[in-house]
Amino acid sequence: MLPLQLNPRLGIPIYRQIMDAIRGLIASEALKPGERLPSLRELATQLRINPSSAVKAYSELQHAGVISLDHGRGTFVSEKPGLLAQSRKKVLDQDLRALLLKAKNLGFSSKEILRALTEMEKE
Amino acid sequence: MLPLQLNPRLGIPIYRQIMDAIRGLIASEALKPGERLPSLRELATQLRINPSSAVKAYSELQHAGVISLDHGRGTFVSEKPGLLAQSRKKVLDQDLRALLLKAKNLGFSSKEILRALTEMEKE
Amino acid sequence: MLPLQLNPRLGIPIYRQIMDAIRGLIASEALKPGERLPSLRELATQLRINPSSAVKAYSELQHAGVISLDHGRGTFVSEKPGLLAQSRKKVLDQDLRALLLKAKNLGFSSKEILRALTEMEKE
Amino acid sequence: MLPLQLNPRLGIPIYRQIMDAIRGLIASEALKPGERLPSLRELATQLRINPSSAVKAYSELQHAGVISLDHGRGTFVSEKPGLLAQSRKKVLDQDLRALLLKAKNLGFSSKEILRALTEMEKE
DNA sequence: GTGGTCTAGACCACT
DNA sequence: GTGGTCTAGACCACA
Repeated sequence: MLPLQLNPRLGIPIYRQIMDAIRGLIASEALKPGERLPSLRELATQLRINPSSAVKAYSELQHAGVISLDHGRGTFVSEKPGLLAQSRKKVLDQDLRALLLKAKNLGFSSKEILRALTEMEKE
Repeated sequence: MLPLQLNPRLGIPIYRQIMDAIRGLIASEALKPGERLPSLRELATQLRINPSSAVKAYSELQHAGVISLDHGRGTFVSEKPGLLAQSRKKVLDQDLRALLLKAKNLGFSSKEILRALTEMEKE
Repeated sequence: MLPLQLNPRLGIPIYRQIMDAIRGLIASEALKPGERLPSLRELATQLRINPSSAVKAYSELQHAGVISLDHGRGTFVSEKPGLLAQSRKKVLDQDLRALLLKAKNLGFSSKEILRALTEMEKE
Repeated sequence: MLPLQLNPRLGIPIYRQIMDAIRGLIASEALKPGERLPSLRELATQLRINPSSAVKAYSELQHAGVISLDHGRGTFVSEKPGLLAQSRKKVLDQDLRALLLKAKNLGFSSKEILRALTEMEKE
């Protein structure tokens, strides 16, 4: 059973939250290359989500090369940890860039953004 | 003519990009309380968008208390700068919160996030 | 100079507020049959409103038979006080009916409406 | 299927009629907290209106905290009945205030208004 | 001229 | 299936 918590209210799509968490678990080596992931049905039941969301999450992770779906056998962590590190950083950078752009459109200075972020982490 | 550019590729709804930009212009005092904004038709023409999208952007800003729509007269920056500060901070905080959650799901530590952010700003 | 106050914020169109007030002034005999009303230009200047609003108000009152516009001479209170009493009551009744309908759609009982109204008048 | 009828002649926007009716249904407990509302398409089909009008009605109710729209899942009555009571009262009060102002401009006394209202309800 | 509402319909994102 | 965004355009109400 994956240590995976979802927050349906935050406006982040369920399937993305799953993707992020699985990437995180692999990065922290809670999930290791070659290890088997829960079946789509298990995942959906465990998280009480719509199976389609599980399907979408796995499918996107597969496209990103993070996991591989073996029809009839199961789902496994991909053997390419290097790729993962790259993709994980890419995801973060892309999000950061989007945030910065938006914050600057809103008229916030770099300092203000940093300050807000550090304060938020104290909570 | 408002200094306002849209980026249709970013996946951010047009009306939100407009909202952010206007909030930013007010925050930077390029638009001052009581000042008149472009009419819905002007805005739509200028940005080459459908009038409905302009309506949506203005209407949401009105809900947020940032501007006021006067039927038959025009659209004006609200006289209450406090409300703007509030709504602007809310937007930033919400985005930051979403980013933090995602980053932590991805297994990034607070330090890593801050470092990535500060490096990105040097560019 | 007419004792006439407008409230542009209440959501009631300016021209209607003018219409109501003039009907009221006639009903209370502050304006008498045959008496001359301010010119459109005077009215607009005095109330600091757009001339179109004044035009619209007078024009609607003329259609209702309350006043008469004599081209080149001026605007005068109509000679038919009976008609006024009727139209005045009609306007109120129509508004009351609309209010009742809406309030009942909202699920308010007659008692609740009456109570809210009496409380509001104490203010 | 919601017991919901529209009156296109009344001059009240369709989306507001929908809002009022839904607030009323919740207030009368015909709709309970957490209960699912018809989908936007269902509502539009049922009332023979354009989907956009349905979207507007639901979206405004969401802003008022009365319902919540869950992307991909459906629309649900908000769990916070307090907010409904608040928003419902606000709507009534605003309408009453407008009516009172108008009636007083027309020269009606409080007594006259109350009398007209009570008589109308006897019908 | 201004804002406000509405239709008819498309396409996208999420579950 | 669900909600969310957008286009193209019409018509109305208000100043």
